[in-house]
Amino acid sequence: MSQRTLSSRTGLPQGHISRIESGAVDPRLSSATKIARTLGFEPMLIPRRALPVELGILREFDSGATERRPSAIELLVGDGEQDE
Amino acid sequence: MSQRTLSSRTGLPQGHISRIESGAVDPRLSSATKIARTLGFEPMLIPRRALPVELGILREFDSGATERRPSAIELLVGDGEQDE
DNA sequence: AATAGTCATACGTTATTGCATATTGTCCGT
DNA sequence: ACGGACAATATGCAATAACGTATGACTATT
Repeated sequence: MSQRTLSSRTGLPQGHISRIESGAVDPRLSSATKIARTLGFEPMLIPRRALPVELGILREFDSGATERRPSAIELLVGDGEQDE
Repeated sequence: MSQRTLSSRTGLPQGHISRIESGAVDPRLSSATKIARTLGFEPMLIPRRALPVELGILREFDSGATERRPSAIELLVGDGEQDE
């Protein structure tokens, strides 16, 4: 996605997005959140204890990014084949 | 945890933490991250598609906070407790 | 009452933010 | 291949807000 369309969808000026992407600034939490949500991500705080399970889930999700959505059980058990 | 101990552990001044807690400021991403990590949370960007599964996981984790750590499969299949 | 511990606020500094503009990059037609 | 037009990204500068330091208010404990 171009910086300009990202700009119009977030409301943040394009120049600012440029500086954020290049790492030239430490953006405010609200700016980072707007960008993340626009790009299809939800910022969350994960309890450290939940991190191992968490990483497993996410790994499954981006490996099968373009495929059909796997069921919850598939995500952890893995090898099973089932559709919806 | 007191604002002072949180201050010494994050490196952020206590007064600033006060302002953040009261919502008087929109903190920078680095400040928010420091505080989250110090409190035992890891900030993550969750793909929107993964959100339903995600919320299920987290619900299990804070309901069973003081108990033993449940296995990954228990988290989803568990005691048959899953709806929305 | 004095002390120690807590959180809140005022003020100066420094950084992000917003706006305008410049620079770079890409795709065409000639 | 060259130049023009248009899209995309980067930069300069002023304004605004977060940040850092110091200090004050409030409560509880001795």
